[in-house]
Amino acid sequence: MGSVHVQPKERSASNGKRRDVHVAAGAGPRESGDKQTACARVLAVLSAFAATSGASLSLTDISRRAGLSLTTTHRLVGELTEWGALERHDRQYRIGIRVLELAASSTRGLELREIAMPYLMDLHAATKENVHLAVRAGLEIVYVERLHAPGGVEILSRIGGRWPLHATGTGLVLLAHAGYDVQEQVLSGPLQRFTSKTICDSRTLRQALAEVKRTRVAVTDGQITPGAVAIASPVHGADGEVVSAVGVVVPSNGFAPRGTERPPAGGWKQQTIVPAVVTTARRISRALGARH
Amino acid sequence: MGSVHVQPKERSASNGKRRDVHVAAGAGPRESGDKQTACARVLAVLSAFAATSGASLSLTDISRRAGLSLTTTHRLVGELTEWGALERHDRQYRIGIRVLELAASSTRGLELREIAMPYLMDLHAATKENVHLAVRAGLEIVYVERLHAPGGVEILSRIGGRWPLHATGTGLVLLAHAGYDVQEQVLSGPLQRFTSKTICDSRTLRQALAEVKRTRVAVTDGQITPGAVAIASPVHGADGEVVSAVGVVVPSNGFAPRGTERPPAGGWKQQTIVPAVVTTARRISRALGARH
DNA sequence: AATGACGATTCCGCCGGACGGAAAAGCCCC
DNA sequence: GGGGCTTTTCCGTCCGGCGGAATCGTCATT
Repeated sequence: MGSVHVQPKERSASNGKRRDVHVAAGAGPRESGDKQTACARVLAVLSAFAATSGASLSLTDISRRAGLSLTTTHRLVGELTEWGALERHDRQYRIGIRVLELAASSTRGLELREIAMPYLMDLHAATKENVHLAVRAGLEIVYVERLHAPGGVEILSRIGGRWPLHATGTGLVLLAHAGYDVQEQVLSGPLQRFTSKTICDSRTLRQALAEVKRTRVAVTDGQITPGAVAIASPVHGADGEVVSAVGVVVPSNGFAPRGTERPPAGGWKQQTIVPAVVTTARRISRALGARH
Repeated sequence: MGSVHVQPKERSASNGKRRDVHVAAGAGPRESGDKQTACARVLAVLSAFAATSGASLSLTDISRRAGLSLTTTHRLVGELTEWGALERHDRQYRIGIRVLELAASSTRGLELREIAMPYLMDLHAATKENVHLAVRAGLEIVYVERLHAPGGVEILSRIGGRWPLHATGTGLVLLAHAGYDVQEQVLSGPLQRFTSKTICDSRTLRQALAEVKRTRVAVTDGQITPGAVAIASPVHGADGEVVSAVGVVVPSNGFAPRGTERPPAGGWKQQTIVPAVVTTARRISRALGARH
């Protein structure tokens, strides 16, 4: 980095050779709470990869994104690579498969996925639509599994991807069964709008949540993608708590994407998909040990 | 530092208690390469979870497994939990879903899986057998995906799980297409035996590898589990390199587990499954951008 | 070939944060 | 209530992490 180079940003202003100045940088895209602890630096390196999907960064890229000096980055990346958290190809670094190994022992992640998979595949085979399995992480959902339907709508979802609770089918389900404090946090905060149909009013959202909790199924229309209907249902763990949600996303015209039969009265999705989703959720719950 | 502070000699001499004493101790259960760097300690904490599948540890458990003092563990676990790498429930810690988020941007991990998934599901639907997608990590394979067949054999495999190259179908494929040095390392090292049929002779293994490379398919019998035949084929990336392997495991009697038709002459698996696996591998290669 | 720009790597001295021990605070079971 | 165990906090020491600067390697331009 430029020794004499004058950075346009105020960053180098003082050049007080404190070893902490590097943090501020440009108010990084996400991580703002860097406490300059050694552990935080390691995590900052990993965060550099989480930020992007493209996931192939040079050492300098990592250094910039993590807000660390090149020297520090060099050393940390070296250690992480040796351990297997990163992989090096030429001059590009990527997340290593050892991370997958770790993720595999995540109870709410791949372990849950493992158990749910057969039922998700059945649901996918029956509907030919995008099938989702999601858990809640704070005020967002995280997709644990997604079975993609070639002709279906919305390829926005992605394993490990995060979305707001109020705008997704699975999110509504998880929010409806979440604790009071979680609901209040979402209801009191700003509700991001994606389409004209997105529920951004706390009153409406509150009603929707009550309805979802009562009927044990969420059916929403065009909350994120116009013309896409989301249908979701809760999955219970062994202790009865809602641990996850299963959902599908179908075109709102009610037809299956790969033209099958014509929809019956009331719409194909209403007649078939809703019960299918509910049944799938129940089967997974049972497989998890829920007494039902 | 106490520049002016004059340390009484005997003091520093007597207590030679360098802060590293804890490491060596009793030749820790696993990790021996701890270099007592801060980064290594963070990774040691994570390794504590990778060691077990059960994946639910108390603070003291983590401390023991990682070979760190309780104080250090307490602080690191706190930071990791705040970041999302760990999740706390009551007094038990688990791997957090943020790790899944990281793993999702692993090119050789979930990204590969994402692309391959439709073809794997087709193969699974056609064969009703255990379907595997694996990559090579050093001298082992790591399963990136596994579609489980309820009636099938071998539930030993597991996403993120590791197995030797010489004893698995996908491993043979990956080894056959690996570099010379990798092959020599395996051939010169001890070859772990699982069954009486496991190839543990370097001569035989060398021949098998040549055959696999020539035919572009591996068919092995009872290498790990008696009565289980593994069939695997290589997947090529955009640059033509072998990046992965697809495989299925079927009972050696040649019947599909869920009694379908009787096997044709030569065995059902030979007639149907081998071409199916090869075709699947080719389709995935094409989806990855292999010109072929 | 010389030059310049950029990234990766190594070296080095300083110092502040990480470390372990000790003690306190919970927690549970007998 | 006491004893054993785990978790949490406090604190002084000190050593390993830190950034800067220098070096090496690799391209692209002239």
